[in-house]
Amino acid sequence: MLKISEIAKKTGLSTHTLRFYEKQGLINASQRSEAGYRLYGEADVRKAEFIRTARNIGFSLDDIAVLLSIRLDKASHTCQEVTDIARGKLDEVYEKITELTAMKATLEILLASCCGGPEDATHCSIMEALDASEAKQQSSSGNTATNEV
Amino acid sequence: MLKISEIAKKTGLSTHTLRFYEKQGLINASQRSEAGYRLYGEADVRKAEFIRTARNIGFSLDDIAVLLSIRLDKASHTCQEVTDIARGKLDEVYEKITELTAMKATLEILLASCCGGPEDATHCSIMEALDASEAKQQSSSGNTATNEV
DNA sequence: TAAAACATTAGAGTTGAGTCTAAGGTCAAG
DNA sequence: CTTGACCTTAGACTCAACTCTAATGTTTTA
Ligand SMILES: [Zn+2]
Ligand SMILES: [Zn+2]
Ligand SMILES: [Zn+2]
Ligand SMILES: [Zn+2]
Repeated sequence: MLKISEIAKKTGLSTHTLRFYEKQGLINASQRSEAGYRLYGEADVRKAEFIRTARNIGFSLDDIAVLLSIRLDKASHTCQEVTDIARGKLDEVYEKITELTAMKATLEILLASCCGGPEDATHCSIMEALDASEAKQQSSSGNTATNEV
Repeated sequence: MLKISEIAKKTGLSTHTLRFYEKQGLINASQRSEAGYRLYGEADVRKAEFIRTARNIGFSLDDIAVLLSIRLDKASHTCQEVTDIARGKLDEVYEKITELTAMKATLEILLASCCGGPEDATHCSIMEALDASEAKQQSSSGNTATNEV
């Protein structure tokens, strides 16, 4: 049986994180020593690794809790339940990428329009664009054709 | 002069948010009524719109504070200061997109490998992949050589 | 045997950008 | 004159996933 710092080293989760995950109901040490120390077995290690893998992919702790309950009794859960979680996450990811791509486009346009030099900013087209009050939201293509200098 | 709910409606920022921004040092009402009510003028409206525009693009409140200080005295600031902020933000955005793209790829592969049907999950390749303990991280390149149903 | 290293717990703090509450003051209308 | 809509403040709460602290107990090692 491993003490908490040993399973921590083995799994790459910190002792703090392991105790936090326990509080969240994700993982428990299967035994305690006389003194109350957490003691982890092989199955605990595999479970911790499952959690870390899922976390690294990007699943929330809530998602992971559900995945763990499926893992506990695969026979009474379906592939659909599993894909529902993955698809939900993927939809979130798509949405965030869309938002970020819009931000990227706007920032690139702004940067392309500004000389970026050591001259004073009285003529700066980025400042002008921000002052333009044209609420440029996330989707759709923007113009911002103010050429500077 | 506009009361706070009036400028709120005009700018699309809530009264709570306006007061919060004031606490953060971004914007002040240029006057107060006898009773202590905030009173905003035209310049305040333009400033609030500047803030909203910058926020919608994705700048942090800290970035916006700097942009506002530049805006206050453009002559003693340079285009470079402005582009530094925009480029910093753009770098952040690139990084997040990279992370999310990795997550997207992983999730798509997982989803492609799973039948997603009403059958029980004892054979589920997503569950298998999560149990595989192959630590698939977000930064750096991933392999994602998954086994199939 | 004593110091170092590790363990326990409850609980507070972090980050960012708000959101909301309580307890009260002010103002226009009926 | 009272109702309701508005305004004020300080401060607490929200979300997510940790991260850290304090105070104390245990185990290992020199
Ligand atoms: Zn310039
Ligand atoms: Zn410029
Ligand atoms: Zn299946
Ligand atoms: Zn499956």
